[in-house]
This record gives sequence, C-alpha cells and structure tokens, in this order.
Amino acid sequence: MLEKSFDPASCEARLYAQWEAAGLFRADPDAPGAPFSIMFPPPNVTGTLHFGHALDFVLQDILIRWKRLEGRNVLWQPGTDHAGIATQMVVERVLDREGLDRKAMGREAFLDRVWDWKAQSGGQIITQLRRLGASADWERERFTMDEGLSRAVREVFVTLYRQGLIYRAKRLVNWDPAFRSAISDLEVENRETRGSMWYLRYPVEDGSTIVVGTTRPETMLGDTAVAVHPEDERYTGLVGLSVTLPLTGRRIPIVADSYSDPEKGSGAVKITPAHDFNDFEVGKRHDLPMPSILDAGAAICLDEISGEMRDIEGLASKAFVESLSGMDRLEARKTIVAELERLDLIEKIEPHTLQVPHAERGGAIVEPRLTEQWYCDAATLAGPAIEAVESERIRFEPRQWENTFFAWMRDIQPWCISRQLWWGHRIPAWYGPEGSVFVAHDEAGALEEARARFGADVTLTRDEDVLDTWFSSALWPFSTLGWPEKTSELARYYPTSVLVTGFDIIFFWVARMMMMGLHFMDDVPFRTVLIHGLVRDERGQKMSKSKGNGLDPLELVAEFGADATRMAICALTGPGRDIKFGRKRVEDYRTFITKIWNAARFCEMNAVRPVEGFDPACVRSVLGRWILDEAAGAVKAAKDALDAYRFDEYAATCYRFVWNVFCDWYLELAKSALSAEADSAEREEIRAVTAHVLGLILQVMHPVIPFVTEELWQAFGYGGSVAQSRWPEEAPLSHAAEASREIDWLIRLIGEIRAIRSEMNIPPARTVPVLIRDASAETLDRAGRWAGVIGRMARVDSVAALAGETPRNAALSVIDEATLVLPLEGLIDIAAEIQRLGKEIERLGKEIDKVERKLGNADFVARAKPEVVEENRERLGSFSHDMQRLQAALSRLSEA
RNA sequence: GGGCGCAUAGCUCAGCGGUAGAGCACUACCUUGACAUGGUAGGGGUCACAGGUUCAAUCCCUGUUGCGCCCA
Repeated sequence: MLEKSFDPASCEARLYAQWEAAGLFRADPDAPGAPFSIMFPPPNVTGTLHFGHALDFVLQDILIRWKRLEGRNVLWQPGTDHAGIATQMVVERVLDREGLDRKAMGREAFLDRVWDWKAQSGGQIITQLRRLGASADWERERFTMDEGLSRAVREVFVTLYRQGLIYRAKRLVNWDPAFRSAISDLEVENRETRGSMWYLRYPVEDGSTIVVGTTRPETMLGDTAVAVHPEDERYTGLVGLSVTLPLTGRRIPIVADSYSDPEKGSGAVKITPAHDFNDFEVGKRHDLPMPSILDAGAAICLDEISGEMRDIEGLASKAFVESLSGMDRLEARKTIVAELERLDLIEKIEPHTLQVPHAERGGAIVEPRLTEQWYCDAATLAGPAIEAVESERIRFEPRQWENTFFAWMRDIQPWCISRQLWWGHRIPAWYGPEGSVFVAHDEAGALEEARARFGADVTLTRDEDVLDTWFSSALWPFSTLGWPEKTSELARYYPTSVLVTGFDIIFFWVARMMMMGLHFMDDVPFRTVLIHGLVRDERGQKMSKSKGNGLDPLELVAEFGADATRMAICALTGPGRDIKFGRKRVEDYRTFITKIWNAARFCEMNAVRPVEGFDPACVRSVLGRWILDEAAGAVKAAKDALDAYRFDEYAATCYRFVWNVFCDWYLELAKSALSAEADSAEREEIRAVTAHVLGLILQVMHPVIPFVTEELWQAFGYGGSVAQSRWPEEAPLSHAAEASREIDWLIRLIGEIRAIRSEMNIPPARTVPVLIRDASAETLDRAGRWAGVIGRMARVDSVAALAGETPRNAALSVIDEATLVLPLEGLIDIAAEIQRLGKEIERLGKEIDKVERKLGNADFVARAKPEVVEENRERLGSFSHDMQRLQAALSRLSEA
C-alpha cells in the first residue's frame, strides 16, 4: 500500500543511490543509439549551489533524462572549474587567518595548500547537484586542473604559439591593484560614480594658458601631451607648442587629435597614455612617451618620470612630487589637488558623474596599466565561430542572442590570457638569455629548443604567470573527452548536442569554446546554445549574497522535495526570460506532486495494475478510448514542447493532463466502471487502461519529477526503472473521435447541471431529476449509458426524456440540439432563474451581434479565408439555435 | 549615445491576424469512500498610449511613455 502522502525525504536518497548503483547515468560510447551529449558548464570549484545553478542544471537534467527515455546514447559530462582568482582568494583568506602569507611560503607550498583545500572543501556543488536529482555520469567528473586537461591546455598553447596566434605584447591592460594581476575587460564592471571634473591650467610656452578637464588629476604626473581637436578654432594657433606640466615641470606638446571632443569640457584634454585606454591610442598615434606613474598596487611610483623633473617657482617642485612616492592614488589625488589649488592652477571644479571601472571580483577600482602580457589573437579565431553561427551550424535559442554574439565577436579585441596568479595553468614559456622565449610542452622541450638556438645549454626560467581560467574552460568540450588523445568518447560525443547556460556567459565562455573547438577539432563544440534567463526573487530583484535575498535550492528541496523544486523551475522557465522565484512557487507545485500521488493511490485501491501485453487498439469502451486519445495528445504535446525547449509548455501540458483531464474527469468518470457493481469485463478493461495511462504519465513526467515517478513506477510494478523505460510512442486510435464527442458531451452536460445547481443555490446534498427535451436518439442513448455517472457527478437522481409539456418552475439550459430541464418545484426562485437566463441571453446576443456584423460585411465574406467564414457561419447557427431555446425557456417561465 | 528586451486578470506569466487563457490570489458552497496540499461554481481584462496596414489588430508596422539589460 502506498503511504497516505508522498514523503520525498524518505525516498530521494534511496532512489538516487539505486540509479547510480544500476549505472543508469553511465555513458557508454560503444553502446548503440544516436549520441546526445551535454557538457556541464563547470561550476567554480569554490562554489556552492545557488539558484542560478539549480535552474541551469535542472533544465539540463530534464533534457538528459528525456533523451535517455528516447533511447539516445547519452553523455552528461560533469566537472568543475579551478576558478583562478576566486580560489586563490579563498585559500589566501584561510592562510591569512592562520597568520600565513602566500609569498612567504612560496609557490610550491602555496599550491599544495590549494590542492588540500580543494580535496577537503572544493566541489561541494557536485554533491549538492545530486540532491536535485541531476543524473550526470559522475564517474567521468573532470576538473580543469586535472593532468589530462592540463595537457590539453599546454598542447593548445604551444600550437597556437607556433601558429602565431599567441604572442607577447606590451599593452595597456585592465589591472586589478588588489590582486596585482591583469584581468579581462569582461571582468570589469563600470559603475556610475559621482565625482568631479577638475579644470587645470597648464601654462603654454607662448605665455598663455590652456585649460584641460580631467576626472583623475593625479594622473597628470604621467601626462605626455595635451590634445585638442584639429578643427577646434580656439586652439589652432597652439598646436605644436609646448606646455609646461605643473608639479613635475616636464615640457609636453600640444597635439591635434580628433579624440578630443570640442563639446566636452574645455575641448582640451590631457593625455596620459600609460593610464587610460583612449590616451594610449592617442599616444601611439603621436608617438608619445608612455611613462607609468603607478605601481602594481596602484601607489604612486616615480621611477619612470624622476629623470625629467624640474623645480619651477610657482609651478613645479621636485620635493613635492617626491613626497608623493608610494602614496595611494586616491590619497595622491587629494594631495595634488591641494597643491594645485595652492598654486592657483585650478580654473574650476564641477560635479561630474562618470563610469568608474571596478573589478567584478573583489571590487577594487581597476587601473589601466602598461605591462607585458600574453595575448591570443581572438579576431582570427573568431572568424570561423561567426561563420558557424551565420551558417546555422550553431543555433542560439532564443535566436535573439545571435545578435549579441555577433556584435561582440565582430569587434573582438585581443584576448589577454596571462594572469599574475599562482593558481592555474602555468604558462609553458621559458626565458633564456637576451630576452629569448621558448614555448614548449615542458622544460625539456624548451631546453632543447634553446640548445638548438644557442648551440649550448643555457639556463632557462619559466614564466611566472598562469593562464586565464577561461582559457582552459574554452577547451572543455573536447579536453574532458580525452583530447589530444583520439578517444572513442571524442569520436562519439563531440560535437555535443546542447549547451545550456545564461546569457551573461556568452562572451566569456560560449564564444571561446566555439573558437577553440573549431580551431582544434575542426567542428563546432555544440549544435545548440540554449540561453536561459536569470533567477530573481519574488520582487524581481537579482538574488545576491549582499542583499541576502538568495534562495537556497537545497533548503527548498529539504522542505518541499526535489520534484516540487524542479517542477517549479521547469514551469516558470519561459524562453530566455528571467524568472521570478519564491518559496511559494515551490509550495504550489508540491500540491501537484501530492495530486499525482493521490491519484495513484486511488488507482492502487481500485486494483489498477499494469497488464502485460496491453494493446490500446483493442480497447472497446468509450471512456477508455477517450482517455487513451487524450493521453496520446498529451504525450505528443509534451514531446513537441521539449523539442522546442519550451519547458513552461512541457510543464503546463503535463499539469493540465494530470489534473484537469486524468484526475478531474477520467478518474471521476471511471469510478462507476471500477465499482464492484460494474460489469467485470468492462472493469478489467478500465483497470488496464488506467494502468496504461498512469504509466504514460510517469514516463512523460519522469524527466522533470524523477523521484515520485520512479517511486510510483516501481510500486505499481511496471517493470525495472522508469528511468530505463522507453518514451511512449502512442499510435493513433480508431474511433477516438466518436469517443471524444461522447465524453465531451457528457462533460458539458455535467457542467451545465452543476452550473444551474450552483446558481440556483441548490444544496449539494439535494439530488434533482433531469429531463431532456427535443433530444436525438443518440443523446438519449448517451444519457442512458451515463445515467449513473451523471447521477453521481451532478447529483442527479434520474435522467429521462421529457414527454409532453415542460413543467413550470424548471431551470433550463441548452446542449446541442437538446434542452435540459431541471424541474425544481419548490427549490428555485423563478425570478432568479429568469435573471439567470436573461444574463445568458444577453451574452449570447452580443456574440450573435458580433458574428452577424462580420458576416454582413461583404468585404469579410469576399476576402477572409473561406474556412474562417464558414467557421463564423457555424458559430452563428449554433448561437442562434441556443438563443431560440433560451428565449423559449424564458417566455415559458415568464408566463408562469 | 548605440543595441536589445518587456508592458495581457490583484500577482506571476502563456498566447495569438478572426471566440482573451492558465496557475496563484479572491468570493460562495461542500468533510461525496484518492486527495481540504481537496471538490464544485463564480467574479475579475478599453491586452500601456497614439497613429498606420488589413475585410478584421491584443497580435504586424511607426511613434510615444514607462521599466529592465547590454555596449560605448
């Protein structure tokens, strides 16, 4: 016997262990079936499960479980990402609490500690995903720092280097002064900040002054020019002259460059090539020097300008500038502004809002910094990726995102791939004498190359830096499958089928996987990119730790069950749209799980058991044919929804079928047939049909609610595990249309009677007789056949044809050709019934009016599609018919 | 400034060139032998606004407003 209610906690762990033990999640490249593969978007090894993960992985699991049912050869490849900065940060914090310092302990010891940390606390998310029911092939779990994946990284680096697609260059990078590392421009978040615009007076050699506007006055130490627009007449005479830079006393030129916007500020801008991306470009165009004035920690550093400093009375002071050395940039700003004010070199200060770049991780203000870094020629690699999307070898779903992808890819910048960190893939580059660089798979290879170059052994030192984490994740779709080895996994599962991820990751990861996949595998890494929205809280706010509005998916699982949580996620996931999520939603879907459970209990109580060799085509009963037909429609609709990645429609289809068709009508209608008094042959057939349809429900819903479906599947003895069953292929049923018409009529009949009862306030306990007037022989047949059901469901004590006069004091309603008459002597209020019919007539009148006007329009009849015209004629006919009946009924009542 | 998305019932969202839907919430009634985490019936919408195309617009086009996101 099934328990009175479903208890997720008692079965989730058990069923999950059962699946794993049976190896149901295991991928076998040698097994038959067309491949279907999905790669985990590898979560940070530091991460714990948040709702964004829950959404992402539940969607993947739905697809994966569904494709398994469809008999595909499925691989769901799990794993985690080493997350360079994040992990190093976490471990450094741990060390800090122990009073230890990374630098003091050295690289080796530090990395040992990171690995220790990873072994103990890393990858929690992998355990947590199991509690959601995720059915990945855990035995294949990979980590981006694994030996195999590291080898792939080295292989790719060396190859790209030799192809000239990886190179070293001294450029301006986004520099995180807190981590003292370069970061990607994608990891920079511009925050609107209220600041000031300082207008500084720089003295020109002709005795005049030029006013420059700046939001970062401290960078003036590194100015190497003043730029004005070439067509700005105010300044034409000054171009080519020099100004003397206050404080340092250096002479710098006034140059003409269209970067300077005459409309903005004074129209003249100071140029600091080493500390601003735009200024850097101007500097290159005019061949300006590019001194840095900030060190790795963003403190003032005078090394590169000290040689040119001068003392000029009232304008420049070496001593003052030297006093700035080592000062933090913001402190230096204050000090410099005070000094400039003292020297009366500030024209004015205006409040100004500006975009200040912050590091996404850590939040430090990013300082552009001139350094030598490794770059990847992204523009070259992007070409084939763009082409792949243009030619639809890769499709974004929803398509909309292709535009975002193209916009970014067509203007892609060189990708700075080196990071000044310890945790990550160390760059396989060694430096020898005279600045020579040797890139090789290992030190031996580098030594060999060096020997070839120098004709003797030389001492090499390895590059200190590591690669951007995204460099290794870009290889994920093939590195996890064993590349560069030619494995059977690679042959079988690459390209993967679908990539499921959020739009925020398109540039970081999706685009880069495309570039690397196409370059090294000569094929796309995935065929479809399924983009989903963000999870927000009930009020539409982004969930975040700092706001404390995050929902813990595991708490919801513990409270409502994994199935309810998954069903809620599935039902709320519209195409590419953000979803607003609250615990109430999960609670709501738990009632749905309960509903299924109770329906199954009812089946169990009525001796519903799967019947070996059951053939839907042999079912004779109208009710059986009807529900089989409905079920086949639902199965088809569910599949279509999943095919289209419409998780919301899939959930809605299942929900409607289970609740509104199977429970509300089928089981209710079947109660008579299942009762002890029923004909035993019919009873057996309905039992078998019910078992069959319940089985379909369990299969079709298994992808989204795996636990309760498995529990019931096994309890009913359908055989094996539902996870291992085959997605139902329901053949079309003969005579289904006839059965549909009959049950549809029955449902409408019961509905009409119930509506009358309710509106007439007839107590539920009171049964009433129903008379049918003007009924066809078929209708009377049906009425006879379903008398018991009508009696029970509409609280009717008799159903009969009306012979003779329509009784007075009756309520009336129209169904098709017939009029229902409920003689309610003493029960109804005539006035109320007259009002009720009046309302109905009024409603119908409006409809008729609308349709008549339409059909009266010659243009409509001439131009609308014939079937639309015909449809409207039918509607008019049916409305008019109902109208006549109702009016007749009304006049009879009014006479009374 | 450029680009994109959204605006439909109190809330969350589907939908679609021809008849406006669901879930939740709400109202009334009901402990009928699966389920009160339930059942039955019901109320509730100038589909943001203004033009245009069309026989017909919530749907297509243009503009406006409001909200959100991305890029510079």
